[in-house]
Amino acid sequence: MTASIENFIKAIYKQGKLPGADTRLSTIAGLLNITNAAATDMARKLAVKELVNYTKYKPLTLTASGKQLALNVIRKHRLWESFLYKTLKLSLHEIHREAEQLEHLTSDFLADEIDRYLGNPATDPHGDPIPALNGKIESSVSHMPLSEADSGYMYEISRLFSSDKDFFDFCTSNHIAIGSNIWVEKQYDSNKMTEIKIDQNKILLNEEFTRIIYLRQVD
Amino acid sequence: MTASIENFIKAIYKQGKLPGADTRLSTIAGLLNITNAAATDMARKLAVKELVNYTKYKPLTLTASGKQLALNVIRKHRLWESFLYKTLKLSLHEIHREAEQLEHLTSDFLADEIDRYLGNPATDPHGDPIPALNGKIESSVSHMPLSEADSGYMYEISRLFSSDKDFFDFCTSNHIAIGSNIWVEKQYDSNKMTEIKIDQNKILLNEEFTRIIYLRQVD
DNA sequence: TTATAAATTTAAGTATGCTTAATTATTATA
DNA sequence: TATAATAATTAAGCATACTTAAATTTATAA
Repeated sequence: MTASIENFIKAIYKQGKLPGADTRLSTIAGLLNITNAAATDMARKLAVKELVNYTKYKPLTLTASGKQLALNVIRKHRLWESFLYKTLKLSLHEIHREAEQLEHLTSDFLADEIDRYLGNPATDPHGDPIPALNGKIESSVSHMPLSEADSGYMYEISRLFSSDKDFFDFCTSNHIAIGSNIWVEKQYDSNKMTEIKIDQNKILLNEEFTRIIYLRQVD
Repeated sequence: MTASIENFIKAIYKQGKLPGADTRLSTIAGLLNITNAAATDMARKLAVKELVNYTKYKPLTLTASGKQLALNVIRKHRLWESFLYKTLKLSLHEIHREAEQLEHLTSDFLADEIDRYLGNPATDPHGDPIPALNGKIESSVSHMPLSEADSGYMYEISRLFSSDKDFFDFCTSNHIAIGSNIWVEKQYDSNKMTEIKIDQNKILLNEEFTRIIYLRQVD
């Protein structure tokens, strides 16, 4: 499997998991920065390999083995993130950027060794679940996006679901990190903003951020 | 730079360092398992990029920037070997195999971070010198291949210059490792074999091995 | 429902990195 | 020094992963 194929499959998988679940060809092409024509080519090629279900003009979906491949690549990505975070103490943005490359040239053997070294972690430093070898992935039942949290409660940050440098920079400078406690002050229904208190500071977050910060209820 | 280009440049560099220094096109092609035709193509292409000096029918040599590129890839390779050896405790063969892949997708940033983590090591676990960022590489003046060692002296093993699994398996089962002390019992000039004593065991080595085991004299 | 906009596909073309087969140049040797 | 063996090159072709441009299909909205 080439990096192009792995990224194509991964994009379909990730997109399919999102609320909107928009896996139209042009959306995938857009994510990968290739033309629709190139995406059509790739979709047809991967249909032959039985990794993608492809029907002309229809959204793309993965076959069972396509999904398995996606999970394997995501597993390697998140293991690398965890490994580089623990050993080299790189930032959340840096580990993502490097793992994005390394995931494609990592043998199953090496992934297992990293997994063993880390003690089979359930999540990576962003709080994203690490798929197991058999493709099982924790669904993390008990957490929700900040946008859906109730005001007047204390929560623990359990996931920062992003790969955007600006977002991570914002998190760093505002002490928003996995494991930190935050108080949800108020949900503004009209403009979808959320007011939180963290380390005595009040912060007003817009929906773009409250939908990618995940929380677990405390006590 | 693609992996193909990096491996091509690396092969010329490594071959040029060897005693025979045979950098003929067919030799490079053979090392990379590609046809002479493919190597000719690549040589011409890299000449345009000013990485390789290419004159028809002449041995291949590297330009200054070609050499710089080779050293950068070798640096990444040896840093990865050192890193995986230290953290994951992989074998000499395993670290080579994995580094062979990872070297091509490693940013300069990540290489520096690994270097920093390891404390700027001078050599990798095989005893091979790690090129510095500026391309400087330790020439390790004070060591020599076992084939050239004098009998009747004690030496310390300083380098195992190979990437062959069988060789490393042999080393492991005979306690031949970097830092071990060996006694050179006798050099057989006729058949180029060498008799050594290590951990009370006498071993007779043929030239294939004595030319890749390097030694440093002990007091 | 029909025009129009948006999405998708098809067709033709490009660069990379290979292949095989045929040709040409170099080298070694008798 | 001619010749045979070896090495290298050229030519033609292939798969991958893209591109642009044109044609077609599907969705949307008047």
